[in-house]
Amino acid sequence: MNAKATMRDVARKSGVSVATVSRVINFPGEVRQETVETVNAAMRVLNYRPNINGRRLKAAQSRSIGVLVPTLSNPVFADSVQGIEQEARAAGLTVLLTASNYSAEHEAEAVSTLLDNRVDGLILTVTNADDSPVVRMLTRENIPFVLLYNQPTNPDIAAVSVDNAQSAHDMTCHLLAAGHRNFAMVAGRFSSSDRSRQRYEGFARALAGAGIADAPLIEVGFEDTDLENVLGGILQGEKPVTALVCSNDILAIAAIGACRKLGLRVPDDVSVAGFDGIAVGGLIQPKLCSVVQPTHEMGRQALALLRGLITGEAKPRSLLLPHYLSEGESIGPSRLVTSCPL
Amino acid sequence: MNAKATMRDVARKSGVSVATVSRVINFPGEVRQETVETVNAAMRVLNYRPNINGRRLKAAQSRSIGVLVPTLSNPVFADSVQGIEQEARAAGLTVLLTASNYSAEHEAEAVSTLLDNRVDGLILTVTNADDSPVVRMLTRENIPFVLLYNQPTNPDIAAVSVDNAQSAHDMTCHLLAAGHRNFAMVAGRFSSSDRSRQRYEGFARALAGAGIADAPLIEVGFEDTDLENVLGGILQGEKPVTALVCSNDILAIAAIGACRKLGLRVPDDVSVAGFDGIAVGGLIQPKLCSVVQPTHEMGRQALALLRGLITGEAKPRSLLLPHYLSEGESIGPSRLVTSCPL
DNA sequence: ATGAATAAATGAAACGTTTACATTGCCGGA
DNA sequence: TCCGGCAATGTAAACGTTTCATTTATTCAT
Repeated sequence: MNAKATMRDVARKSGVSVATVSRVINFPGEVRQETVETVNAAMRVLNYRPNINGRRLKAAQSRSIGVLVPTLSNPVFADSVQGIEQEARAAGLTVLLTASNYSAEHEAEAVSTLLDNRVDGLILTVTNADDSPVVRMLTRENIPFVLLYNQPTNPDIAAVSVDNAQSAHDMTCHLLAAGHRNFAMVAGRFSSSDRSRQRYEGFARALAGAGIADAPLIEVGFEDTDLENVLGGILQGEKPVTALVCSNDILAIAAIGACRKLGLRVPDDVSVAGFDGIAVGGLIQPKLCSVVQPTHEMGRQALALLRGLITGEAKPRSLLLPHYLSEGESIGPSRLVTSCPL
Repeated sequence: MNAKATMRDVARKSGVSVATVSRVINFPGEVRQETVETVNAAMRVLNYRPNINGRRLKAAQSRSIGVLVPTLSNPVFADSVQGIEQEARAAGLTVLLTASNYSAEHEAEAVSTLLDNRVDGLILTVTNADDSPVVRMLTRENIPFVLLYNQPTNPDIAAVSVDNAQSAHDMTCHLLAAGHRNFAMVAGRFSSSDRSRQRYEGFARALAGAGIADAPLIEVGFEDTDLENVLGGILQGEKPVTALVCSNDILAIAAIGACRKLGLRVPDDVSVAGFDGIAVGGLIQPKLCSVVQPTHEMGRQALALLRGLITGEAKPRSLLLPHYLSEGESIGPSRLVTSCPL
């Protein structure tokens, strides 16, 4: 008995045609003031709610967008989704959300579902932007989309990210400047994250520039938070690593925990750097030194760009947003440099 | 030229009627095998994708659900949304996501938008389940919904949560058993979160049971992470608080940071307890002792219940899921009890 | 051979909108 | 008085499905 009032009912009740009711809803200016009021009254008493499916069927536009992220468990994604959602709400767009769990296979399925829902466009983070069936498919079918966090090589693909390699390079230089010479990188699986790989490249390039060649790379799964075993080897050998660069903050926080369990102090014995700039990084002890990405803003910008693509007012382009290094206490001078009292 | 193939086109191409095409899609069993194949072939070459809006218009069912949480910035919500999404995906449901930023006003708007989208049901966390215009409206209009995290007094409202008061009671007893007598609670604004209030009640009840009456309550905003000033007073007076119970983990982590800045060690000088059991709590130093909620599972159960309500197979009911105290190092014996070497 | 029963496919009417086009009534200018 | 023009409203045809009631083709018992 509820929620079933249709435009016909409203029309009948207010003694006008459905066309007029439609006009009252969409172009109230074209209808006599008095009629507008009558119709509005009728809508109110009937508790009328336009059926968006009828509307969408006719309009061939859904005013909704799809969002695909690897996971919501990492705040870096949750935050930008928050940004997207806020901006979308303000623009009267509905957000359809899905997660891929870092799986390329799930990605394809998820996007397919989103397209079944006839979203007007997509914002997504894929495992590998430069070789993605999903990206190819969307391009081929001419569906507006914006990559988020991914930094594709092809400049004609719309994307919003920071410069991953450059920022990792910056962070590594920062550590070099602090006197560190023995590095290692803890990175999320390259096969699951092109960002991780790009950050490693920046890291390696910075080290190469300083004449350091043999920094170990430790790839871990994204669900891996027990780093004690995996880090023991490199932190305690005869030439122990003093600077640990991590490809994201979650890993960095886990790494700090692992160091502690191994009896090492951070940053006195080993410095740890993160990536992302998630909020908890600033709350923990020691405060995490990280490459900060403007997550919220990235979400907003991605949505703004997507809107442009949808209306046709914008062309696809790659947006690199500025990053910066947070002041954190997880990085200190290398003990190999400072501790020479022997 | 793309994505525009309609059922008509498929029908024409394969030399059958639209009705047959429709059956091939929905009830392939009722169609001759050979025809099925012809039609499927046609769909493939035309790159046909059923128009969900046409379908929804006819079916008066959207196979989508709305999700409303206060924010995605708190992992406790992000995690359960993750759980909901996963389960929804498995059930072939689409998730429409919105956030209220802890504002009752936004809640109403957001739900209205969700209803405009004709979702089949809703999962939501409201500021105050016992006095919510949104809850009343949904009940009145007979729209299937499940509260998540909220623990309403009325048992006829579908909800999935832990027992907030009881769990806070448990945690407080745990601290009492450790010898603590000087308590304070740091809680999110009651006006923004009924959970916060319920947890305070459990806290206060436990203290009353132990004959302690004067524990200060410190209400803070949910965006507030700088607790140094606000905690200075109670932690450093002549009768300093030794046990700090926080209404969520984010606050607890911030509180630990504040204690440190004030020169206090956790847990040696002051014990800090959290609520929620978010993942980072286990990664930081000291490991956070917290009331763990099964966030992911709560999301899944909420969805399961909602599905029941939608199909009519289930009646609304309040589900209390089990909580437990995590083993954390942020809680120690009261120094007022143990440090009596004088 | 005939007709009844069954299987396979079709035709056409919804579903609730939007919108191009047609109609009505009214006004002012000639 | 008549007519062109404008404002306000109405009519009806889409939009792409699903589905009920039919039709057509096939099989089988008699």
